[in-house]
Amino acid sequence: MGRSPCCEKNGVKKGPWTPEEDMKLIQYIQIHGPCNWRTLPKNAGLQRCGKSCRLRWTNYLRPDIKRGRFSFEEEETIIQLHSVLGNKWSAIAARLPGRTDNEIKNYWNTHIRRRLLRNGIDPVTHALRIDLLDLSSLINLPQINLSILLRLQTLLNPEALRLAASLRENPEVLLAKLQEHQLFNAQLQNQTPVFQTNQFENNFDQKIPLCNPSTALPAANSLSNQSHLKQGNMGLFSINSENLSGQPFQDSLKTAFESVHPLENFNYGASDQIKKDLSENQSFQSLNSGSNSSSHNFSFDSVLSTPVSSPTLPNLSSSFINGNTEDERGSYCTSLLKFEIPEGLDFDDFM
DNA sequence: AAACAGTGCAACCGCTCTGAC
DNA sequence: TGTCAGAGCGGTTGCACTGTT
Repeated sequence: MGRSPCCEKNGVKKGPWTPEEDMKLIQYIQIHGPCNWRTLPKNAGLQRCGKSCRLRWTNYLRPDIKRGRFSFEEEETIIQLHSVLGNKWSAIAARLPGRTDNEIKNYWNTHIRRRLLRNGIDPVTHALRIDLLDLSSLINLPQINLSILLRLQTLLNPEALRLAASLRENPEVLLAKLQEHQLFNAQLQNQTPVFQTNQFENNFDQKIPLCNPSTALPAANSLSNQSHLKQGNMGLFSINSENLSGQPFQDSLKTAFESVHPLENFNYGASDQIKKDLSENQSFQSLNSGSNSSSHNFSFDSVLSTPVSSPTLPNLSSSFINGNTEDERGSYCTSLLKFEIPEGLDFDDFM
């Protein structure tokens, strides 16, 4: 049987609404309120179906609708809420006064999603994805010339990328290992909100960023004894202690990480096991303790782990995507590699 | 100046879910 | 328990506008 159609197809107008139709709808709702959409068109003298009237009212004619361009704050809110709520546009819209779910959805699909992809962030997981990053956009950066960029590729560990992809396709392996390690329970007390096991089960894909070392590393250790995975593998970046032991480069890394993750907002959740694993790595020890000239309160805990709970994930994408200017918004992700290269630095010393 | 491609957005479609009856 | 209306969602379409060739 099924449900009867919401409107008769014959004689029902479609397409853009005219000002006259808008006026009829507004006047009717002002008198009777937005109720019984099925009978509303007939009573209001409209050749529209009830659903069309409802959508026109909720998405355009409602008096509390805010028109115009999304503000900086609104955009950031959308990104953060999306990382928590996913494609629940109505839930997002409920937290953005004056904006409709349809408007937010359109804005996401036409602006934010495209920008995230262009800058190497997965719009579903909000995780940094080097494989999505449009590296060509980096070439024009004044801070990075092509030769430096080409050398940076030695930092990208294709095996780590493959591992991440493998974990992504076999989440049960990671889940089992996480439970075994009690990774996100006791150690994360007094830190950022802890995600629950059922978050993995229900929506694993949205909760595990590919480049999250605190999740990838223990699973990696369980899957393999490959030494390079224990040697300070930061998810996507494999740092060679010999390459990066130079003081200027350490400072540059600190600057870069601090610019991405302000310390006051960064609560780190690495387990003791992870910290132990990583502290055994010479390069990390070097990086953590090597700077005696820096005034930054730089703890390597901040590099070991990005927060694992979803509310912290937007820190990555939203802090990247939003700049003070329109141009900066479009280049947020490139800031990740916007190390301040000291003048006179000879990269051959590090590569 | 005209043709074309790209972009943004309102609106629609088909479907599912939820709650009331 | 089944039906119905409303709401919500993902995907898509159509059109106006803008930039490029």
